[in-house]
Amino acid sequence: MKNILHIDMNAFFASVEQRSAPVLRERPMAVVGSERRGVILSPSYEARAFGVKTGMMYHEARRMCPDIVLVPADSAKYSHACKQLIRIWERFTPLVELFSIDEAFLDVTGCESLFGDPVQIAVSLKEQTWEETKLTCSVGIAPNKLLAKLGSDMLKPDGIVLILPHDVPEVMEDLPVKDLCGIGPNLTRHLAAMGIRTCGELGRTPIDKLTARFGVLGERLHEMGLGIDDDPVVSLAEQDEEDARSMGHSMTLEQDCGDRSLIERHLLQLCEKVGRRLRRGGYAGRTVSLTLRYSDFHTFSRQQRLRRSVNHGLDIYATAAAILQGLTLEQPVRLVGVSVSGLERQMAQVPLFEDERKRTFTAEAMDEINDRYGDFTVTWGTLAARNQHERIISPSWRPGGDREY
DNA sequence: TCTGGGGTCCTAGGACCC
DNA sequence: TCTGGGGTCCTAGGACCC
Repeated sequence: MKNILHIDMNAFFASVEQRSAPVLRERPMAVVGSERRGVILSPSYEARAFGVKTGMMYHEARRMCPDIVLVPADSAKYSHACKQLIRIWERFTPLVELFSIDEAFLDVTGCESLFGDPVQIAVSLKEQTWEETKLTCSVGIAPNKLLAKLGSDMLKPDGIVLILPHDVPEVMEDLPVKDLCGIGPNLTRHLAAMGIRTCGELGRTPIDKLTARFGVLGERLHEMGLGIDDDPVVSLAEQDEEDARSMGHSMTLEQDCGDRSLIERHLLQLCEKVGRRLRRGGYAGRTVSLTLRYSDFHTFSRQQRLRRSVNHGLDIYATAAAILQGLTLEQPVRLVGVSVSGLERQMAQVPLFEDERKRTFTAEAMDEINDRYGDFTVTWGTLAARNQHERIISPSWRPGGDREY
């Protein structure tokens, strides 16, 4: 039997902001994505008391809580805080799996002789987290990840919930299926149509019936209903070795836009960001996907598989822009996205041909500068022409090649 | 002041080959 | 004298998570 902890940081982005700015403390506030359009990413507990929730639109939040303070997200701040937390978690076990920037699974099986039973571990972990970061978290303790995650959700904020194996049937019996991680609104609806509302009912439904309706997922659903989950905790070291499947960026435009040249400029900017991340991770990929979202929120994608892998912004852009040119825009565009999949690890090697070599080194030099001074300190001529990135230090800089963009 | 941005996995269907 | 079936690759889209 395993002992798995699920740590869920409470209102993470909001708490980090409150920690760094005393004026925000004990006030209803929320972290938001962009200034103009978007949704609430993380409301503080003071704001939640007014009914403000993640995903809510600004005007809705303002209506519920007129005094709410909206703070733009600062991802560097949150990833720094996340690294700080990882260091604390790793004191208890090397088996730490990062589930998202503010959640982790810890396998503490066999750590009892060093740190006490799982509840004692959760208590010391929470104490050390508070002392060193002034952040609180909820902890679920259970024999597997599914139940640990369920537990951390049951007592927020700042709770500890222990689910013992012999309690599982009772916990699951009346639990709504939607409370399980992996069962979203759609599955909930389909299950309800079959007369299945609780995990107890799900666990008693024959596998055949579930498989007939949901395919391979049926077996997994049956197990979930019973609280069974064999998925192991994958340590950070192992996660690093695992290859990413895709990397992409997207952005909602400040205003819906029907102007192709403007869309292309945003696209180039996104391709540069994707290329930079690919190179930093040592990846290149063979499939380029373009995603568009129209004014009415209809979202679709078109992709193209290439003969060779790419990881340079301009190569990604050449493909994405060609896809865009082949499309008829039926409505103004709300969101533009690009992603590269079919990833493979790149061997570090010096390219054979002079012009290719020049491009690789140029890109590396740009990466270094941008890593040090922030995104788009140095960028391609077309982007600089937009004249909206204040910190561009070399607006006339252009790649060595003779390609026109 | 209509609805963010980053991912993963799965499925269905067409093209193509043997 | 008219059309089976398996396998692979590729694209599009949907469901789910945070």
